Amino acid sequence: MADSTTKRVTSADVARLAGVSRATVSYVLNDTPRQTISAGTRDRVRDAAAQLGYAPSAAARTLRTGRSDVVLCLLPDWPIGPEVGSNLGHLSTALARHGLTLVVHPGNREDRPIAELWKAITPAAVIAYTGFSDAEMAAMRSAGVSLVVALSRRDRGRELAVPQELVGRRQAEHLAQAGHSRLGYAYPDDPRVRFFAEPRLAGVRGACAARRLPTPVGLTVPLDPAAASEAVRRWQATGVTAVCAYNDEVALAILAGARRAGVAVPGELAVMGVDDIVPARLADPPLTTVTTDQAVVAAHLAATVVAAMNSRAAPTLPAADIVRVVSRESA
Amino acid sequence: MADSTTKRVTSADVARLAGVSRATVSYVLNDTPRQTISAGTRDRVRDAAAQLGYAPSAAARTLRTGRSDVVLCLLPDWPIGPEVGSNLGHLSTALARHGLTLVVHPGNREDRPIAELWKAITPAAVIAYTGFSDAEMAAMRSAGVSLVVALSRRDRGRELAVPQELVGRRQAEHLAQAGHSRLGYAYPDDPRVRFFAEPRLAGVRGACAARRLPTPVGLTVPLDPAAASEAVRRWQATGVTAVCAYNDEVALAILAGARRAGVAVPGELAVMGVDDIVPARLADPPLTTVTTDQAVVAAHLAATVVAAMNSRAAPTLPAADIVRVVSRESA
DNA sequence: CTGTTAGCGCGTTCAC
DNA sequence: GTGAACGCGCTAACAG
Repeated sequence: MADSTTKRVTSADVARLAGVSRATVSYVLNDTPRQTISAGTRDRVRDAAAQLGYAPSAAARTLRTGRSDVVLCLLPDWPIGPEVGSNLGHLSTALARHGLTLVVHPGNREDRPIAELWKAITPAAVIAYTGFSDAEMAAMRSAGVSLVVALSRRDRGRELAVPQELVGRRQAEHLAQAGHSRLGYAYPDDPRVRFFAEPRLAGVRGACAARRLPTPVGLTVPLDPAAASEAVRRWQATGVTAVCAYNDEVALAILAGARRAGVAVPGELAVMGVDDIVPARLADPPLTTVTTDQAVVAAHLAATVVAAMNSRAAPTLPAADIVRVVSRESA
Repeated sequence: MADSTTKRVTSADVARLAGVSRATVSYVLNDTPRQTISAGTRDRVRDAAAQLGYAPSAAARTLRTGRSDVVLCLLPDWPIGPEVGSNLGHLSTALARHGLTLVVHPGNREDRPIAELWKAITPAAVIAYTGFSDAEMAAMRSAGVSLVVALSRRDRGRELAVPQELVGRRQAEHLAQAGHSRLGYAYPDDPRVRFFAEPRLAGVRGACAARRLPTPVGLTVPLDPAAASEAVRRWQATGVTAVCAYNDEVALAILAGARRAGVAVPGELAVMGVDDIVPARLADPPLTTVTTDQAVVAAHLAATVVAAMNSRAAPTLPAADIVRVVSRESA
C-alpha cells in the first residue's frame, strides 16, 4: 500500500528499494526500446514503484524532454454552454487513453496574454476555439508545441473544424423533407460566436442550393422574448415557414417570440435548434434539434493530437453519422 | 519586438544580452527582497527580457521551488451546467490577479486516478467540487499542495462551502413573502448532485422553521415532462402551492409537468429555480429564480487560496448580498 | 551595496 | 545494467 504521509517519492527512492540505479528505473518505467532489462529486475522495479506510490514529477520530466504530456485547451471568452462541458469531458477521456492530460484554461485573454500561458506550461498541443494569428501559430510551433488546433474556421495548417457545416445541412434537410421551402436562419446576438454561426449558415445555404430552394433569410435573434417576436413577425412577412436556429437557446428565444406574437409552432413556423440541451426537451412545444456525437469527435481530436505528436498524418474524421436530428414537436 | 521564430528563450539568453549573470536576471525579474540591484542594471535586464520575449519555464521553476503557480480545479463527473463555466471564468480572472493560473481538469476520476494528476502537476492548490477522503487530503498536503478546498459540505479543514444554504433560504423567503405557506422542494434526479441539493434544502427548511411554516415536502423530479407532471400532481394532493427547485433545469421540468397536468403557474403552483440560465427567461411563464454573484465568490475563493499559500488565515466571505432573487412570472 | 559562483531539484539518456 | 551530464531557474555563500 502506498504510504500517503511521506514527502515526495522520487525515482531515487524507487531505485534504492529495488536495488538498482535510477537509470534502470527510468528504462523500466518507460518501457524504453532497445534497452534490454531482465524480467526479474523489471518486476522488482515495478513493485518498488507501486509500493512507494511513485509518480514521476511532471516538472522534471518536462524540463528534461522539453515537452509535457499536457494538452492545453483554451476556452473562448464568450459564454460557453453546457455542450462545451460534456465536450471537454469526452476529450479528456479520449486523451487520457493516450497518456495525455487535458487541461482547460477558461481565462479571458485579457487576464494574461496567452503567450505567457503556453510558454509556461509547454503543452504538447494547444486546442483553441478561436483562431490564432499566423504569428502566434509560428511562435508556438517553434517553441515546441507540436500541434495547434483551432476549432473555428481559420485553422490554416491542420484541418479540424468540427463539422459545423454538417450541422446546418442536417437542419435544412430535415426541414426540407418536412415540406418547407422558405427557410429562415436565426443568428445569435453575440458577435463573438459568429465564428461558429457562419459555417452553420453555410451548411444551411448549401443544402438549400442543392435542392433549388431559395436562399434562407437570416436574422439576428436576441435572447429576449420581445426582440425575438419581432424577428418572428419579419419572417412571417417574408413567407418563411421554418427556421434553423444557431443553437437551442436561440431556438428557445424564437419559441418565446412566437408565443408572444401569437404564431403557432410548428403550425405556422417550424423551429430547429442545435445541441439538445436539457431545456430543449422541456420547452413548449418540445424542441426539435440536432446533436453531435461528442464521443466520436473527441476521439478524433485526440487521435489528431497524438498523430501530430508523432508527426504522422492526421486521421480523417468519419463524417458519417456524427450529426443526428433529435425529432420532437417544434419541427 | 519579440522574435517569434527562435528556440526557447532561457534566462541565460537574457543574461547574455544584458551582460550580467543568470543570478542577476533571476533577482531582477523576481524582485527578490534583500538583493539590491542598481536601477541601471534592472532596466537592462528587463529590456533584454522584453526584447527576447522571455518567459521562464514553469517546469524548471516548479522543479526548483517544489511548487507551481497553478491552481488545479477538479470538475465533478456529473454533468455541469453553464453556471460552472462562468464560475470558472471569474475564478481564473481572480486568480490571475494574484499571479496564479487556473487550470481545470474535466476528467472523470476513472480516466486517471486523481492522485496521479496532482502528483504530476504539483499545483499550489486544489479546488474540487466533490469532497476528498481524509487520506487523500493528507497525501496532498504532505506532497506540498498548500490548500485543498472542496466546494461541497465535507470540507474539514478550511471552511469554504459556497453559501448553498443561503440559496435555499432566499427561495423560501421569497415564496413565503408572496404568501405561500406549504412549500415543496424539487430534488434533482441525479444522485450525484445530492451534495449540492442537501444544503439548499436545509436552507429552505431553515427558513420555513424560522417562520413556523410546515416542513417542505421534497420530491425527486426527473428532467422529463411526464415524470414531472406526476410530481406536480402529488404536490397538489398535499396542498403545496409553491415549490423551490434544485436548479433552473428542474424548475423547467416542473413547468413542463404543470403544463401537462393542466396546473396553472403561478396561479395554482408557484415555481422557483436557481442559476438564472438563459432558458429560464425564455420559459413559459418566465422563470423566477435566484442567482449568486459569481464574481464575489470567485474573488473570495482566490483570496482564500492566496491566504493559504502564505499560511495566513482565510478571509471570511461577505455573505451579504451574494444571493439575489430574479423575480419573473413563475413565482 | 552589487553582482557572481556554484549546486540543487528530478527524470532522461548517452557512453561505457 | 550503471555512471554522469543535461535541462533551467532559484538562492545561499561569497567576492569586489
